Amino acid sequence: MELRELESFLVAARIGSFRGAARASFVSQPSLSARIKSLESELRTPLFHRMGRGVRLTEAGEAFLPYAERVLEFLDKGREAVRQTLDEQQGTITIGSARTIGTYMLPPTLDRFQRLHPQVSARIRTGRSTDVLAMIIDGVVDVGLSRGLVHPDVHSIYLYDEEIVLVTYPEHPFAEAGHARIAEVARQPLILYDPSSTYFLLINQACREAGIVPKIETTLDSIEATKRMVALGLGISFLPRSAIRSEVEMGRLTPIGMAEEHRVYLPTHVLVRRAQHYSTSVLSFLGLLRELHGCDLSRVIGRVR
Amino acid sequence: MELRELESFLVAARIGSFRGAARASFVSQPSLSARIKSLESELRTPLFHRMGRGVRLTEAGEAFLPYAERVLEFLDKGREAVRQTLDEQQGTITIGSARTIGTYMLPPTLDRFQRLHPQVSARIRTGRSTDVLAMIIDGVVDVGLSRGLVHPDVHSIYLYDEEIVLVTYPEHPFAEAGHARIAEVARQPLILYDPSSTYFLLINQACREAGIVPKIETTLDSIEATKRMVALGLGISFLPRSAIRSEVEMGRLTPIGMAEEHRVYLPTHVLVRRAQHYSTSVLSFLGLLRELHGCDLSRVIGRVR
DNA sequence: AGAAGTGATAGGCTATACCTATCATTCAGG
DNA sequence: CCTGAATGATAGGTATAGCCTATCACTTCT
Repeated sequence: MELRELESFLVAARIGSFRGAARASFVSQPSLSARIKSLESELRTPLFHRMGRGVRLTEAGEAFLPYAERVLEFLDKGREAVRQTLDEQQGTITIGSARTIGTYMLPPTLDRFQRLHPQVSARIRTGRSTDVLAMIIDGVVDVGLSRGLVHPDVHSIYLYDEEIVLVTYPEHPFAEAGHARIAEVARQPLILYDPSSTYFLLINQACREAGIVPKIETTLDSIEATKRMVALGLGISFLPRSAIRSEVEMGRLTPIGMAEEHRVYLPTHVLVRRAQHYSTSVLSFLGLLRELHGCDLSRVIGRVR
Repeated sequence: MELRELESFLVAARIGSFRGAARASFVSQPSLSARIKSLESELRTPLFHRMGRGVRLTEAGEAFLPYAERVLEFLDKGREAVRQTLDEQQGTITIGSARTIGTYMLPPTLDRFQRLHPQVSARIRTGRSTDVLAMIIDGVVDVGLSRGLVHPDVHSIYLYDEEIVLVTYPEHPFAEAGHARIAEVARQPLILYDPSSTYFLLINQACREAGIVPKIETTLDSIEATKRMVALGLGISFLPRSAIRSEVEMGRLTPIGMAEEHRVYLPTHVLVRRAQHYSTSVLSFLGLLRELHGCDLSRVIGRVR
């Protein structure tokens, strides 16, 4: 059975003549006759009564008609659904982001992106790095921003390192010295956020490497709350440099230098699900990230406009 | 767009690999690839992500999938509907009949038909001859039994003449003589049924031709009631011979002979809508009528089994 | 009776859909 | 780290399916 045949069947049924239907379909009358004939032989029954002047549906044809109509109708709807999907893809980008990144690095990046591509609307979903990976795999988000994670179906492209700096309140002894040794840190009460995050994991690992056991006083699930507690003098903390900029400028927090070997860096990656084709929005966003951080997209795509 | 392509799209989506889908569809892998490619180029977007190991639906493919499924689903339903129609046609015959015919000639004919074709169920609809014609044209009934009527879309095949006989009660003067002249009839009170029927029309016409004006005492809409009134001596009537057989045998009514030139005959025809193809049930029924009345079916169909 | 309309048929051409063989890539395992 | 087994893409060749033109057979209307 062929779609041409269904189409011709419908036209012929509507017009009531093969010749007329052929004219309307821009094919020759013998071609249209052949299509109907093929349909009839497949259904093993005539669909039209051929009288001298035109044709009329048989009972079988009458029964088949509504189904043929719906077949073509659904085909149209399918085409339309694909078209809509494309339009939507063109105009939307959904970004999954780890919270630290989403709060401090993403806003200015997104601002720049929106200025470059005002027609694209962006949706953000936040979570932990592992959540972001899950979102990518599920296809819930188009691109993810998180710590580096490996998965066979996901491209993970390194963007930059986020420095985790030791932070104190301005009146703290470390602040006056302007630097601290790792052994000293071990004696201070530490306030850290989100014990299940990559950030927490990395700091613990760094301490273990330095041979110290940190004195973790408090853990919270919010960076903002952590900053406030440090500013109030309840302890010191390790925080991403980008997260404390404004507080440092306002003199409410002081970053403390550490020896190079004890510095902790959180690598930031952009994740995309492995695929051949990306929407123009996604490609634009990746292109912007490359501009900003000089990352290597060659594994994902050959060239980005 | 081709149905083959939709089919292959669905199989590939389900199996998750072109090669596997090709195996399952008994085509070569390049053929299946080509079908998908053609579909994609028509929809102007890829439907699958090609990774090294197999394929995965794109967003567009995901959107298209349910529609492709329904297209093939409706195609199947259409095939099934046609099949059902055929089965039904095989097993059913719907007969439209003028009332006189339906009451007196049809029952024995139908009885014989049922004995010959016990698997066929028959449905009867009755009405006046013009109603029967309308039923045929509307396709409500397969065959019609009525007086002869002409219509360009309907075959009308002559079956036999129904004689309309003059009927009296046994004690009537005509009954003793055994015959009557037309002039005498004009003086008797007449009881006729259904003034809008062909029967009524023909009797009036016959009287006019004979130059008499009938004295129509009563008109009814039921043959049975007419017979009873005649039997009670309220008047005489003209009735189809087949309708009075049992009353004549029981001695309650007496048929009166008339001169040949004044006899009235109602021609009985079988009607079928002009078409190329008739269900086997209809053909069988027509065949039976030919057997019983020797009618000429050649205009309808070449040969009937 | 002829003209104008209908669908069916025959013959010839072309595009297309198929197959086999092969290549490029990815992934698993020694 | 390399090799083999899997994947999909490509190239080349062939058969056929679908199309068109020309014509026939038939009905209907003038």
